[in-house]
Amino acid sequence: MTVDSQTRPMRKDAARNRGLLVAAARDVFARRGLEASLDDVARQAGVGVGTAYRHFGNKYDLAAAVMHEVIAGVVADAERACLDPDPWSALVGFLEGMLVLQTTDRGLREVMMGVRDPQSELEVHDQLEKPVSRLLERCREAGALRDDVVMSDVGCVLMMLCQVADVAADHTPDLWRRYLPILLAGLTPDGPPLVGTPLSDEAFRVASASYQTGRVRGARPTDARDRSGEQVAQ
Amino acid sequence: MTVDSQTRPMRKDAARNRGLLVAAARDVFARRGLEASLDDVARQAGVGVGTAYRHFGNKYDLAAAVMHEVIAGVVADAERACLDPDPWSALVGFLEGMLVLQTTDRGLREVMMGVRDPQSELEVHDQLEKPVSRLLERCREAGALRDDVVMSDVGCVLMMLCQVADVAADHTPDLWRRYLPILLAGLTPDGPPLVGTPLSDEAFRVASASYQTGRVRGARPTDARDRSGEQVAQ
Amino acid sequence: MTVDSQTRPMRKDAARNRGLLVAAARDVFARRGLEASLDDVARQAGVGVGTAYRHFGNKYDLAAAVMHEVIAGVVADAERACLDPDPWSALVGFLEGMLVLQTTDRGLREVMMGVRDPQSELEVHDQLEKPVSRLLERCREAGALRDDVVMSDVGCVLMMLCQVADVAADHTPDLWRRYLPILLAGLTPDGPPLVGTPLSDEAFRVASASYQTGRVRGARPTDARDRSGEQVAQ
Amino acid sequence: MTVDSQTRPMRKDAARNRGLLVAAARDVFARRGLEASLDDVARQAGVGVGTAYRHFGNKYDLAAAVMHEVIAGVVADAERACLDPDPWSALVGFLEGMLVLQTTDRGLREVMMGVRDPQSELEVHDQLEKPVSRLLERCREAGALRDDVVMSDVGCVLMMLCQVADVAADHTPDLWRRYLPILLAGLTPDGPPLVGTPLSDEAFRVASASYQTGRVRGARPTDARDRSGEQVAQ
DNA sequence: TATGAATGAGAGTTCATTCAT
DNA sequence: AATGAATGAACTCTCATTCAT
Repeated sequence: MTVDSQTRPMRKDAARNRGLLVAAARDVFARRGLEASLDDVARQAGVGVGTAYRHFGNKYDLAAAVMHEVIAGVVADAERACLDPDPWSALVGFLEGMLVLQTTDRGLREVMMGVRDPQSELEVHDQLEKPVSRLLERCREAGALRDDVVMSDVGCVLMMLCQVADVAADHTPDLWRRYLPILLAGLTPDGPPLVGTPLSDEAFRVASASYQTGRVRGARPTDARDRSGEQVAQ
Repeated sequence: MTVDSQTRPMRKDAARNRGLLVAAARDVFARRGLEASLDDVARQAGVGVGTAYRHFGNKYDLAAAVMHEVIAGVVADAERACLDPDPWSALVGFLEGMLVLQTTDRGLREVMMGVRDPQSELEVHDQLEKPVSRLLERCREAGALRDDVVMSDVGCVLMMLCQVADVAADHTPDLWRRYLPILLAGLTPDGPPLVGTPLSDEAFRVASASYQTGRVRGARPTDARDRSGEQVAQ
Repeated sequence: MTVDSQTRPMRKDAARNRGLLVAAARDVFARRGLEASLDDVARQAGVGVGTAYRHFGNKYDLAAAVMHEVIAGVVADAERACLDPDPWSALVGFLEGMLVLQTTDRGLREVMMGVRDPQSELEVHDQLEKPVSRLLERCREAGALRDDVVMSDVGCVLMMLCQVADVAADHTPDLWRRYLPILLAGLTPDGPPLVGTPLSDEAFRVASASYQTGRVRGARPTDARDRSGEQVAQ
Repeated sequence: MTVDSQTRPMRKDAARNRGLLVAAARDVFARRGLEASLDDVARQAGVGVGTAYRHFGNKYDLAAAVMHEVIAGVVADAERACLDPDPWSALVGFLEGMLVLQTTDRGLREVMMGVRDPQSELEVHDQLEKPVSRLLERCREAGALRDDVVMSDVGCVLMMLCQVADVAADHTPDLWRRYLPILLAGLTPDGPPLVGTPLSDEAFRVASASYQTGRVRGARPTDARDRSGEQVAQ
């Protein structure tokens, strides 16, 4: 109530709450996906739901803010990559970094694979555009990248691998590494052999099966069970 | 659960309703994804919800039944492909056919990209396994496919492209054609150039934006908009 | 689940609504039994259903809360009865009081005659145990009660009369008074000896608990599980 | 279709189905109580639900029919009891027999403890009235029964013990034996006088009838009627 | 400004009862 | 007369979002 209202009232608290919320959301979404309730996020953040709405307007905006945080790091990575003397390996490293990130974060995958809000998408895009296109440009100059490759192609490559990572998350989280070379080769003239073991057919079934759990929401009374402590086994 | 087709031939009207239900489900799920409610499906089919439950037991089983129908066609395609004198173009044609199918069907994409129920998934898998692996075998014999390619690789390729198709569904539904050659090349030694136009940056934003519509479930405003004509105001 | 009364004193409006809810539940359950829907209770309380669920988690918990309120009074009665110089008339008065209460409250009868949730049942039991067993002890000392009478016998007596009250509720609400003397006589030294083993206190809890299973219908997702194994082929 | 339609067409089949239904209902209700669905009963009987409705009109009537069957046996018992040279032990034996019956039959207990349909109740009453009142009369003549004991008192005694049996069903099914002597003692000249008016026979019918209202859940019309006056405008 | 209680529109699912076959 | 498919109201419970405190 009575704060020194001279400077900028509450700013510090507000910023702190915002941070707590984003951090909590990142954790909760990472574990349970975007379907987690905002109540849970707020609880974990130690603030009221109302606060979440004051800061983010709706659930998706919060997810976007999480994205924003991640993007900040990713942009830094991209900028660092620009300094690498070998732009191609820098690009590859950048992609790998993002995929590793996504591998452990279900919510991030969901956001990455389908952002809804144009605004936040723009933001992401704008922020990444400069460093990434510079990276691509440098690759092209180095003769490592074909001329017809555009930025969104890189985005699509990422999405595709992300989809693989998502499906295989629980059983073969690194499966994307099997397909990355192929896609990269598609951006250059070379075609490398497939490495690593593929999902066995059995694993594929199980992966596919367990994957969607909780995503086709409401499909089963699973919901409740699903939520309690994230159970696995049976 | 699903009506037993062995013991008895099923009454004519029941069969008709079942057909109506599957057709409606296919349409509704195609447009709005699996999150559409069974009430909506039943309404569109012109039957009561109870009827849906009599035939399918639960929402997911209905989705599986829809899938089943589609798979029947797909399996037929795969078997036809086996007869093609050129196995490689047969494989490519098969993949293209599936993607065309998925391009227009959001629900199918969702099911394809992550089926939840092991049972139906197995069914799909089992049904597809024989014709597809035969196709792969023939490709290998023809020297068109690398030895380390297994069936699940084909599944992953499909998934990846499906993800692209999903994101671009509303604006550049054929975007997957841009990446199919790359992935195919990854299954052979050759690396072809990228063809077609990529998503423009603008298109990418909008596509990404509209994509998720209704997927981040509970995103009410979206739902409502999506359901236009359903509203009741307040 | 039930609002935590330790950490914080609960907001004023919340407390008010909780009170309204319990009052409404008591009234609705009293008139229509536990099968009345939570929607109806909420409507009568003048709050949304969601509020009911915020406070009670599920229908049965609400019933338990209502019970809790009643029990508080009953426990007070029991304690007051302990102070009566004439323990026997105190016991009789206590029983009469409980029956009068139950005569006008169908829901209470249902809860009394078969509580389903072990937890709340325990609570009731625990709370009543001390004052009532003290009352019995004093009766025994006064030579008014046989030695082989245990607490659960009193509970059974209550239940039996409650059943009579239940059946006669609308037409002869006091019918239980006709049989109370008989049962009381059975507890005095003049009565016939009690044969067989009574319900142990533990058994009493479990019996009461498991008894109701599936009766307060819809109260839990028990339903489905309950039915499994019942299906006769197809 | 083509049966010999000379004698009485279908009569045999109909009777057989009726029998199957009652038997199935008895078994299903015995195990799961009256809340079991008619579909389950019909399935177990091996007939369609429609057939059940043709024969019984509604779920409750079927329960009543089950009762009827039981009553037939009980009446026989009662009549046999009348022949016993020792009327008192005959009465006791009769009560014990009924309780043993109820101990293993949850549905029967539910029906016994609250019959809803006046019509069937009447039937029961009428059938039992003669033999039981004769039995009571003989006991009175033998000086074993007090003068103020009426038939409904015996019914109430039965109900009370039935309630005990119900609660203790899973753990101490014979618990009622503990209280039977007490209640019997209450009917002998040694017991305390019965106070108040018993249920008149008429009242007994009506009480029993209205009691169950809304308990055999799903009895739709009742529900609706019951709810009127609940609405709080909007 | 922060809080968290309140809201209420759904969602999935069940089942007594009706009615076309 | 029998069948069992169809119906749809009712029920419990969830959760994004709003709003009084």
